[in-house]
Amino acid sequence: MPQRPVSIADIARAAGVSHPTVSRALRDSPLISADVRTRIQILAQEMGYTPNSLAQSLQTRRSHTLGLVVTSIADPFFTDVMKGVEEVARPARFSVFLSATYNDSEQEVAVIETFQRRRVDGILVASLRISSNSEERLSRIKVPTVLINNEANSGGQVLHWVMVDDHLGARLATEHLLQLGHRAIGYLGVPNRPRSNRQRLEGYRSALAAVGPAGPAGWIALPPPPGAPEGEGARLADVAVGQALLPQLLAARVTAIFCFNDMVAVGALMACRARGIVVPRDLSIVGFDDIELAPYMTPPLTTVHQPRVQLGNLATQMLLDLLDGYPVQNQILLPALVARSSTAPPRAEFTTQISSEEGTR
Amino acid sequence: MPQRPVSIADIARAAGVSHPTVSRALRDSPLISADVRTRIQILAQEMGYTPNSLAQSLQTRRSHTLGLVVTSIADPFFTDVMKGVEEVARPARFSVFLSATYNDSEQEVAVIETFQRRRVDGILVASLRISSNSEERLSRIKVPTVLINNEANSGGQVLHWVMVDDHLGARLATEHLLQLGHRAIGYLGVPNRPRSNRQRLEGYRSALAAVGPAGPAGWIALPPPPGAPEGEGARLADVAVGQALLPQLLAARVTAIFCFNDMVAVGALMACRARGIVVPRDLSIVGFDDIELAPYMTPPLTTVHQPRVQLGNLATQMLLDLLDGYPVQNQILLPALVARSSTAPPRAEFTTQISSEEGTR
DNA sequence: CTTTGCAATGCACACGTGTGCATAAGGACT
DNA sequence: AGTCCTTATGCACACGTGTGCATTGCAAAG
Repeated sequence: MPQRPVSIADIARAAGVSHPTVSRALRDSPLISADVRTRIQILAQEMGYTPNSLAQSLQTRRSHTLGLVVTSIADPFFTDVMKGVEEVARPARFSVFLSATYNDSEQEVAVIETFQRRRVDGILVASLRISSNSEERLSRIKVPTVLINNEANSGGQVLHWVMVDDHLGARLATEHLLQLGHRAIGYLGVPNRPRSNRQRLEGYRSALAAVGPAGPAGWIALPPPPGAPEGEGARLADVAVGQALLPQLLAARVTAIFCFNDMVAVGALMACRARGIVVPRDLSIVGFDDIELAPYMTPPLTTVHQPRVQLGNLATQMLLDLLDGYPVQNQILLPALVARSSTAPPRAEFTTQISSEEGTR
Repeated sequence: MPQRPVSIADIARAAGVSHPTVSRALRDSPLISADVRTRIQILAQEMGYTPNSLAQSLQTRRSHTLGLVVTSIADPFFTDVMKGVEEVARPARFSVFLSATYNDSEQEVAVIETFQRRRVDGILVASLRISSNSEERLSRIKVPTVLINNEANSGGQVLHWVMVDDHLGARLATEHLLQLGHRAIGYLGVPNRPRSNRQRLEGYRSALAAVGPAGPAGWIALPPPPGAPEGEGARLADVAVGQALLPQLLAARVTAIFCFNDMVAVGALMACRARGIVVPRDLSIVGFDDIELAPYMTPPLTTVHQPRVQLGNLATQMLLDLLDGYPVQNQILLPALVARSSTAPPRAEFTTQISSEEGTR
């Protein structure tokens, strides 16, 4: 009853030839005479033939398939990356399997195993953190892999990566604040993305170090690391982190804050509004990511733009190059500061206050 | 050199049995004696065997694969749907192919054909509009398909759907404004999503009709339909639409506006701020979608929540049921109003003005 | 007219897995 | 001891496609 789709064997029967002839004719092989070739192609068209890629892949050992691992599907950061991946994969006639891990290392290995079963030609990993367990696994299965915003500790031949320069981004943000005249600049970080948080914190520190001695410890606000993998509500939690930690920085008398990302910045903005603090008059705030709605916040958010789509483009292109046997180089993309209206020079009273403070040290 | 992965034949050789025995042993067939079974399973483990799903699918004619078509990958609406899809597909051990069409009907048929080649077991279509061309194609290839927020015109046996009740959502929004005392309520629509725009417009109209005669034509602002498929910048364009059309509604002296979606509402908010109009004191604004950042806008946006993730869940569950041969029913999900701070009773002066206006007619 | 060469096609096998059926071995029963 | 049944395994084939090699037919060259 569920009539099987037509195969090349069916076409062969109808055309009175053997199935290899059909196979070759459809692939435009010069071995087949021109008239037979076109006759078969027309016949295939008429019979509604659709090649079975499963069988093709089995034979050719090429599935023309990519596996994409992301931490969370709903997160705008990853969706932009996904978009970048699809943009490149599609024209190259590659299909892509999508899977999320939600920062659960068990799911991580499960996803990798699934991709391995499906015989994907390559794997893209856009995961916040990647367990050493699955990194080891990845390098063992010998499937070309490109990590996105995640450097490989091992497996140099198999694991490649492309990432955005977090350190530079943080420096740009901090230098922007310095240039506006701020000297008491706080950092508002997150607990659950250790790598990028560390990089951004270091970038912030190095920018500050260029103009003077280190500030008090109170200028750096970090929530305690969580226990279980939370994954899911991470982004929402980011807003809460910003809201929760703002008072701490205010108490340290900073005049500007560099936030780990835009969602944290949004949380900080909310907390400011709740306390009647006017941004940027009383306090300057810089985010990171340049989310779609950043221009539409109140005030429009100054932030560091990450080339997310480009990240996906590049990673996928690297992967395709690897599959074609070309040598590839790991890449670092440059972020850019986007100055909007959440930053301004510090208020006069604050400035004097700070400079006097500085004088006492 | 690129050593082939181990197959059941390899295991069979190592164990001194035939490959069907290995196949059965790994599938826990009762035909195989317990000791041989465990011996083979252990051996498979040791040899690092990973089944080849391509070969399995070829044989069983089940790829355990779903195809997901979306209009745009970066759009938060679709990403939430995608998340819902993945949530259900994964535990059922289905992998999902992701593809975007960007509202291009050529890409649409290309995507469908790719899925057909890959022998996906089912297809999910979350597309803004779906060309009758590809709808016909979908119903012809007999692959179980579920449309998301898109009703099928044809192919009753093959095409099923699940959607959110746009009409109801619009009515809820409009009734909320009516209840606050507004009578001059505008609608701010979009040109490029004909179906949902029409539904929401009708819902808005029916709510108004329940309390009096139709308002002036000026209360309804619709940009002219675009020419080419734009897809890509649609969301950004939504903000621009809101900004561009607000003056028109202000000129019509409305005291409240129901916007097609939250991005349009954001545009309207921006335009208000630019003109010194204070929301909700001078004007109430309601959106649609309840995007993640809606609570963090200034003011926090009153909007209609769409159960996007649930939409994906449900559609996928329907598809899996179809694959298992169960009968399924098309579903309509209910939206819900989320009252925040962008709506309030109209200002006294406005109210009197309107009632006098009403009196003159 | 035979030989050589080339063009076009078919044969056989491979890819890795699943399954109906035959077969072999062994035990229980008459 | 022979028959029958059960249990465990192997054989053969199927899924749909691609490809090396042999084969066929035909024309050109000797």
